[in-house]
Formats: sequence, C-alpha cells, structure tokens
Amino acid sequence: MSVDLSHLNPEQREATEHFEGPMLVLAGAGSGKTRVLTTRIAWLIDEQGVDPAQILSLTFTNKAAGEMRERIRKILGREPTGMWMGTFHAIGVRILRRDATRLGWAPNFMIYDAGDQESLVKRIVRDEMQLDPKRWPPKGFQAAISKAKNELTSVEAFQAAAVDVFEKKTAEVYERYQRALHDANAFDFDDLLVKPVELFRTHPHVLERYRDRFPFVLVDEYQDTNRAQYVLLQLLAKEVAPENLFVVGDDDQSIYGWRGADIRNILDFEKDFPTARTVRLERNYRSTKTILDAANHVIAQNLRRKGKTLRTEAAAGEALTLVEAADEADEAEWVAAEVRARMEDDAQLTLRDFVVLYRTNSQSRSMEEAFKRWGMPYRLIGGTRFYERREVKDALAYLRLVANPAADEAFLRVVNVPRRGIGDASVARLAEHASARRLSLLAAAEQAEYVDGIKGGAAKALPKMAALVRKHAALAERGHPLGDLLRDLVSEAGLLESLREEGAEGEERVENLHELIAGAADLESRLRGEDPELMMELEEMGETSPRAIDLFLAHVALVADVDQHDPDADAIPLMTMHNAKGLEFPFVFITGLEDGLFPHSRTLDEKDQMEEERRLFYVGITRAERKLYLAYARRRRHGRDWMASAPSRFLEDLPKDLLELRRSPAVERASPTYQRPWRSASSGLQSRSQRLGFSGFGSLGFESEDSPALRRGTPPPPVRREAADPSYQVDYSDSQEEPSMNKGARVRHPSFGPGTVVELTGVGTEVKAVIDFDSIGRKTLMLKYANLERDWD
DNA sequence: CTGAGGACGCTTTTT
DNA sequence: GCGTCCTCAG
Repeated sequence: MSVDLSHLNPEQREATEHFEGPMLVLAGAGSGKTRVLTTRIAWLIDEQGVDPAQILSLTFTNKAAGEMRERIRKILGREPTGMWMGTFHAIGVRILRRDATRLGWAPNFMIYDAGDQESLVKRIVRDEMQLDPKRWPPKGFQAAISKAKNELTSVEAFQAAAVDVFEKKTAEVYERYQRALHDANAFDFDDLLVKPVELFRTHPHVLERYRDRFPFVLVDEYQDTNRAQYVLLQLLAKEVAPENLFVVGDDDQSIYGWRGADIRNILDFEKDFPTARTVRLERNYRSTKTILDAANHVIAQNLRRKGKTLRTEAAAGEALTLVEAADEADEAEWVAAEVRARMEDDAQLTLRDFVVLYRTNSQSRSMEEAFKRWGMPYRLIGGTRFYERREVKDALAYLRLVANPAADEAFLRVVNVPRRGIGDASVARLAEHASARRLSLLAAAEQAEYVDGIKGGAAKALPKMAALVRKHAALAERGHPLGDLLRDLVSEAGLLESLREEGAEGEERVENLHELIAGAADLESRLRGEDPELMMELEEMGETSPRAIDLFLAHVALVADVDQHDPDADAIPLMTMHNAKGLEFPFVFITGLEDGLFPHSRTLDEKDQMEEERRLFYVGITRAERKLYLAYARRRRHGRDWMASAPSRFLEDLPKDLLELRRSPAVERASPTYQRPWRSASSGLQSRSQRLGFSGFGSLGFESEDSPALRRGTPPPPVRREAADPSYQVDYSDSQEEPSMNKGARVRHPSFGPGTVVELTGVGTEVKAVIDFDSIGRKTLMLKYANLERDWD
C-alpha cells in the first residue's frame, strides 16, 4: 500500500515527506496542517517502514488527537497499533502511571482539576495558615503557583527567589499545597507536565527508555507550548540523533500566552535546532480573498512574528460587513435578523453554517436572548465544562468513594449532599474520631452513633450514607455493570430527587447525570468489547484487567468537554474566539468589536498582550470561509452600569475598501437627522474610505468630533424591547433615495468589480438587484447596501 | 443546620 | 445581570 500524496501542494508535500531531523512547519490558518501531520505519520509507517509504536504525537485537545488518529486510520486502512497520540496531559498521565512510584506517588494517583485545586488552596490559606481571604485571595496564590509550575520553578527555587511578602507567602502556600497533593496521592493538571520532566531529569534511564521507544516525535499547535512542555520535548528529542522532532504551528495563532504558552518556543525553534528545516504553508484553502486580505492586514500590525502572508486562489467574494448597533441587545438582534435573512435568501443554508464569536463568555447572554426571541435554536460552546458541574462532581465523588472507601476528600464533598442534616460540627467530630483511630472517614461514619458529640439526625444519617456506599462498593467488586451501578447510586443517594426539587435548572442537572451515566456505560462496553485503542492504552500502562469503575474515574479527569448537545443538531453555535480555534464556518459574526472589550481593557497598556489580542482577532477572522461580519455596539452594559464604547482600534487595520458599513435600525432611528457624508457629495459615488466618516467612527480617525451619543457618561436610554419588532428585517429604512438603476445597466461593485444588472425587485429602499458580475457570476444584493457605481465603459 | 439575603466580582481557560 | 460566597437569624 502506498500513501497518496497527489492531493498535496508542493509545500505540504515537502513537509509530509520529511523523514529525519528537526522540522518546523509554519502553517497558516486553513493551510492544511492537520492533513500534513496525518499524512506524514501514515507516510512514515507505510513508506518508511516506521513502526507506529515508534511514534509519539502530541496535541492540545482530546478532540484533535481523536480526529487525527481517525484520519490516520483511514489513510492506512488499519489501526496504527502502538502509536502514542494524545494530549500532553494524557501522555503525561501515561508516563506517570508507570513510574510515579519513583517520585513517591502511587500509580493510582488522582488528578485534581481546577476546582479541586482551588478548594485545596483555599483550605490551606484559610484553615492552615489562618490568613484573611479578603487580604490574601486564594485565587492569587493559585495563579502564582500554577505559573511557577508552568515555568518549572520548584518549591525550593521559588522560596529562594521570593522577595516581597506576597512571594514569601506564596512560597509557603506552594510548599504546603505540594505536600497536601502528595499526601492525597494526587497530581494537579500542571503536575501532569511538570512531574514527567522531573522524572526524566532525576531518572536518566527512564528518559532513555522513552528516547529509544520514540524516535519520532510530532507536535501540533507548537505555538501554544509552555515552558514545561517545551522542556519535555527537548528532553525527548534534543541531541537524540537525528533529532526527529516535527513541530507544526502558527505563531500568528498563539493565543494562550496568559496561561503560560510561550511564543518564543516557536519563534526560536530554528535556534534550538540549528539543523532544522522550515516549511511555510501559506496557501489557504478556506477563505475568500477578501477575508484573507483583511486577516493579513490585521496580523501585519504585529511585530513579534515570523511573518507569513496567506494566499489564495479563491475569488474575492463578498465584502466584509461592519455594523454599528445601539447596544448589545440591538447587536444581537441584528445578528439574528441577518442570519434569518441569509437563510431566507439561500434555502441550502442551515444554522450550522453560521457562528457567532465573542471575546468573553458573558456576551453570550444577549445573543441567546435574541436567538430565543427569533425562535432560532443555538448551541453554546464552552462556558462551564461538563465535568466541572456541581452535580457531576458530586456524582463522581460518590463513585470515587465507592471505588475507594478511603477517599476522604470525596467523602467530605458528598457527606451532606443532598442535605442530610450533617453540618460542619458533626463532620469535625467525625474527623477527630477517624484520625485518632486511623480510620477512613467512611469507616468512622459507620460508627457515628458511638462518636462523642455526634447526635440526633447526624448520628443516624452517617451510618446510612456509609451503608449506601458499602453496598455499591460490594456491587462494583462483583463486577456489576457500571452504568447501572452509577444510576442506582445517584438515585439511592437521593441526588436525583433533590435536583428535581430545584425546578427547571434541576432538570437540566438531572439530564447531565444521565449523560454521565451513559458515558460510564459506554466506557464499560468499550472495555468489554476490547476496543483496540483502549486496550493499547491499558497495555502501555501495564494494566490488563482494571475494574471499569477505576478506568472511568481515571478517564474523566482528562476529558474537559463532553459535548452535551447533539453536534449534528441544526443550531447556531455561539462561542468565544478562543474556542473557535481550529474550526471553520461559511458565515462568521465577530461581535463586540469595541475598545476595552476587544481588545480587552486589561491588555490595553501592555504591548505583548495587545499583540495576543490581535492574534485572537486574526484567529476569529480566519474562521470565515465565505463571509465575515463585524459588529460593535455604541454602548454596552458592563457589570452594573452602561458604558459608552468606541469601535475597536483593530478596525483601523482593516482596508477600508473591503468594508461595507451598516447601521442597525435602532441606530438609524437614534440619529434621524444624520446624513451619510458621501450622500452629500455631488456624485454620490465616492470611495469607501470617505464613507467611513459616519458617527461612531470618531476613533477611527475619519472624523474629528465625537458624536454626542458616544460621549462618556451619556445616560442610558431605557432598555428597548423591540426585539420582536417584525419591522426589524425591513426597517433598514432611511429616507434617502438610491441612485436609480435599471435592468441591463452596467455597474461596478467595490469588491466584486464590474457586472450587469439582470433583475430588479422590491420598492423604495428595499430594492434588490440580481447582478451578473463578470468575475464571480450572479449575486443578489440589496441595492442600498451594495454601493454600486454606474459603470459606463 | 439551613435558608435567606446581601456583598462582591467580573477575560480568555485546549488539560 | 448573575452566580458565588459569606453571614446571620431562626
């Protein structure tokens, strides 16, 4: 069998057929980097006779890993048995399960997620160190510790370097925190990267084993690696002749600097590996020329970059639409109306062809409301993650307790969930009793009736709860089906019942639990069906016949998002731009393009951060295949109060001739006397840059005086509720008439170039024209937005 | 021990 | 605007 490379362009091919030595693939957005990665792996296996077990491939998301494995399987026509493909964290876990003992952890360690970390830090700060959480917010410590870990700063090094009070206190928290993790036989997420590095550094023969095992290392999204990940890669590949490290990334899409990703890793790759070859993938297969032009102009403003320019052979396509809205509700309304209009225009389109992107999750609310009002289903991506939901964590804590009755932290979490009348006082007594007798809390709970100070309800409820756990532990021991076990457990514990009493939201939570149960059942059936991927994973970890319950618990820690909604459902996705990385959509709306929101106010005075914001904008723009909409609101609710907002400075970087400007009906109404500057001119046919002068663009530098409505401190008008206003779609009215047009006229469009009017429909300001463009063929345009010129030649 | 009511805060978040 | 956290009365 041979791998088909005929569909690759020359650069993709060069990267794909790279056999040995370090290589950097700078892959622009939409340039086919996944294709290169997967095809190269298949090529290594099929054409170069590389054993899949010699390949280690690292990604940042489970989704990416899963999709890549699937694609490789398709190309090969068989399972790439033995290949390690997974997230850095998942691979870290695998390494640690084998050798954690060498670091002093038992192999069945638990993984603390962000929430667990937070409660542990809180406990240390408040209970152990007795610090006032107002003056010393636990979050601050947690962030500092996480940062230190990402930079591979040990407790000792941190202590040595601590100068000010905060650093000294942090050093103490860090030390206690690390000790607590060890005592609980747990690692936090950061440890999953840090500890393998520690293992390799302190046990050279273990490192040697991995170096021998994996002569081929591949990394996706290299621009997002942090210090720990970087060092891990260096350890695995540096000076391991011939240094087969193959990294793919895009410095222009580095948007995770705030959580430790270091863009220098990709910028300096050629310095780190002087023999590295570099391939640039600059041909874009996703977007129209107009969209790419916009993206290129935006990113060109950044200084810290390798420098790439995306090229395409695609047509110019539609102009970008920039819309000014009155406020966020109006913005959302406009977006919903436009989506609806688009869909009415083209029956082929579905809601999945669109996406609404924003900077912060809180912006989703107005969007959700608008889509609800329009009766259009939407799908929220991101936000609170499935396994971090309260009810899910509660159910998992029960399950953990069933799997391991000595899991005290799980016991503490659910001892009074649902409410059983067991308060802090009783728990404290129980803990005393337990530690005096070296019992687990669960074992102590069984004897609660005989524990001093525990009386009444608590004395009855504790043994009852313990009995419940014991009963299910016995079932698990006998190999009772996991899905059934979990279902009975949450129901007998009273979780379902208590959630149902919470009303509508509780129903949702019950749904989540059903989801969890389904997930457990699914994993177990994969285990019984000897799913090859799963079997391989178990084998690598030296585990042959784990209990489904332990396997499930080990798995859930690493899976961030189970898509709760049907991904095939016809609904419009709403997400942050961070969440959109790697995705593509025909129609993209980027909302909230306002200074202080995007770019975010916290980034305004720091150059590097501003560049990261701009990269985020670039990521947003390059998601679009056919059409990009940009929107901003004149004012926006910010916490308690309204703020006047100015259009984002990023808009200045867009070439004006790519833009079509629109205003929402509400804005039109708010400024009835306003006249578009270009209309007052004699011909009515000026360049687009002049047209930009309307109110709201003060900050764009086209108009010197600020419009009154935009001045800071403007009292907010009452919140409009014209949402359901059916005129919304048609009320783009302004009283000015358009230049007259007739069938057969030759016209020129700013982005589509010359064309012929084929048909005219509608009246007044609602005239639509079907125009046959010389370059791209027929299009239907609203005349008043089309900004057509008569073309006489 | 619990539920009510008030203060607070609030960027992004692949794992 | 909303969710979380804390405090306090019953």
